[in-house]
Amino acid sequence: MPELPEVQTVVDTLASRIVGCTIQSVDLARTDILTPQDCDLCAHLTGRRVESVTRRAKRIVITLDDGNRFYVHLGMSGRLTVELSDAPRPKHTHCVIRFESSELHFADPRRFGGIWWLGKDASNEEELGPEPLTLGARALAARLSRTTRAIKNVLLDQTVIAGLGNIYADEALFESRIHPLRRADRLTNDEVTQLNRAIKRVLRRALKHKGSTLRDYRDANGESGTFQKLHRVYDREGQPCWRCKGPIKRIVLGGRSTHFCPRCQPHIARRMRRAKSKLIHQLCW
DNA sequence: GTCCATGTTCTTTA
DNA sequence: CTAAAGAACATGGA
Repeated sequence: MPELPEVQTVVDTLASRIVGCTIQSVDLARTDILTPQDCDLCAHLTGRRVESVTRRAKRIVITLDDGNRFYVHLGMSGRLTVELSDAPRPKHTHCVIRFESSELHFADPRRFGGIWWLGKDASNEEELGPEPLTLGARALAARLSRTTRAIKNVLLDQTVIAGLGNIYADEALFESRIHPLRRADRLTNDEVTQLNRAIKRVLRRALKHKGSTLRDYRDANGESGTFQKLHRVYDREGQPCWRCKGPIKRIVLGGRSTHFCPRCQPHIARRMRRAKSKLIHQLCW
């Protein structure tokens, strides 16, 4: 569920409430959400103070006062919320970190998320691509030029650009008027520049509205985001396009729903190929 | 019962 | 090697 804007909103709301707090105890209700499995999280955390809460891609990175770090990934349905001491623990609350006068709850029904212990290891992110908000158009162009895959699939590839998910990939392509099936290496320099701007614009707008809540997403205070009301294409199949009023189309790409406006995001090469084969068909028959 | 879902990773197939 | 497609993970809502 959570993409960059949602994760950043959790980080912001979390940091203001737990930085400086000392961990009293840790309850790990199920160990299968922890990587590596054999790590003694309780021993590592108890007595430590939270130094900082930051974001890298879709990961929430927590640094302790002894320099050790771990990160939480929310997967599809994860929540990281700050609750009062001894608050009830709803179903699927897998880990509770207790502070002096509050506690941090990690809940995740689908369990695609989890907690990863990093220790003092500086790496563990060499497989992640650059951050979209600070990525330059030239750097993006260089990365896109190395693959023939459809641009929508490439935007979801965290090793190419890290932090976008299904919602914001669709929204950024609409914003830059690029068809999701266009080959990444065939975008013009101008199109990549537009796409790069669109990505930043969409992410900033979503951040301003504290992310999109489709179902499970909440920030650390339990508040929903509101950006879902401003989606231009995502989950709007058949509804009128914001720009041209034509119907939004939905296709499946890489097993994921992809939403776009066929009129505002034309696929020129594809259209020409179609016209050509139609012409050949007419001439031959 | 069916299908679908904001993510990631692995396997199979071409 | 590249890539697409499918399945897997687990749960709940429509």
